Amino acid sequence: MRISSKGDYGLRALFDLAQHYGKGPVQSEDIARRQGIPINYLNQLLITMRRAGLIESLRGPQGGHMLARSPETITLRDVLIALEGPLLPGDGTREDLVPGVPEDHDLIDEVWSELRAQLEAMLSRTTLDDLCQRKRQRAGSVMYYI
Amino acid sequence: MRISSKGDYGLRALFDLAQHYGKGPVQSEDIARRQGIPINYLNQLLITMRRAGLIESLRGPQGGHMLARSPETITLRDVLIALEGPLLPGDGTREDLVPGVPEDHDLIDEVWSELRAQLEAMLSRTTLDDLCQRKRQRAGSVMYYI
DNA sequence: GTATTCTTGAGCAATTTGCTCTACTATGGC
DNA sequence: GCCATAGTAGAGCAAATTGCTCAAGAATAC
Repeated sequence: MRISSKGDYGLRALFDLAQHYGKGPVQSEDIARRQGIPINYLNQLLITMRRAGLIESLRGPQGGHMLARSPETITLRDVLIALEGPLLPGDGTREDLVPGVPEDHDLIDEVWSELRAQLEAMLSRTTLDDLCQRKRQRAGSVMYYI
Repeated sequence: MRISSKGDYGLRALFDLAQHYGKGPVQSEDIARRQGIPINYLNQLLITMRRAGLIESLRGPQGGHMLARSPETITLRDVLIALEGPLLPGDGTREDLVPGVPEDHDLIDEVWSELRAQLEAMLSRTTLDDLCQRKRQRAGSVMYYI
């Protein structure tokens, strides 16, 4: 039930891309520098996210990465599932375990399943665009102090 | 963001204990047999849960394990935190990572933090007693078919 | 005191994490 | 066509975690 650095790094990278949405490709080196992610590791995560259909990449000079869809259609759920895999038991993760008393086993399985549905719903409520708006709001409120 | 077999096994074991609540100690071997958990592994998990204050154990003949509190005061959150550790970044898990741009880093940290609060609230809504009631209801509804 | 039951800790193979490095491929510009 | 720039692919690797087993010890009821 923990999120590894993949999810953390991946969200940071996508957030970076979201802030450059519509302004052409962003190079992985720039993302790595801005977000403090080891470049070689980031490249791996970017490939994973491209395969998950979250970003598109262009090679060659002036190449780079960009969101495959607009920031308001990419949710935390998309990011975490792409990078961390299935979220909870009940999606194939625990089918290997010995069942035990069937009534109890089925009941626990249902608990995980319902929990997963709730969790995914929760994660689906936050989009990359929400994060961008929050950052803009915050920058705005800081202005009052000047 | 996944739950390992620890959480799954642990919940099954506690659910077993909840069904025997108030009827004296239950031996780990019985739990293992009923719930399909490898005995040696279960013993480890039971120790972890005892240290977390979820169960109490008695040694010697007729010894065994029992819930330390009543089933309606033990939630899924308690079980998962005891066995799987901290649930999401924002509780010390990700402090090792290089920050990057401070505004972005802080914002992402907040996202994890809020998410964790929501998740824990979600997990706190289900108690061991809820599971027992569900099982009883189900057994009751099965009766109608007979 | 002896059988029973939990406790502690070592050990271990397999998998995952968090990287690095090298080689390769695609593309734009000269 | 050549070359610099970027992404792509995959091997490799140390450290941590998972999912167990096993042996020795300690407490307790009878």
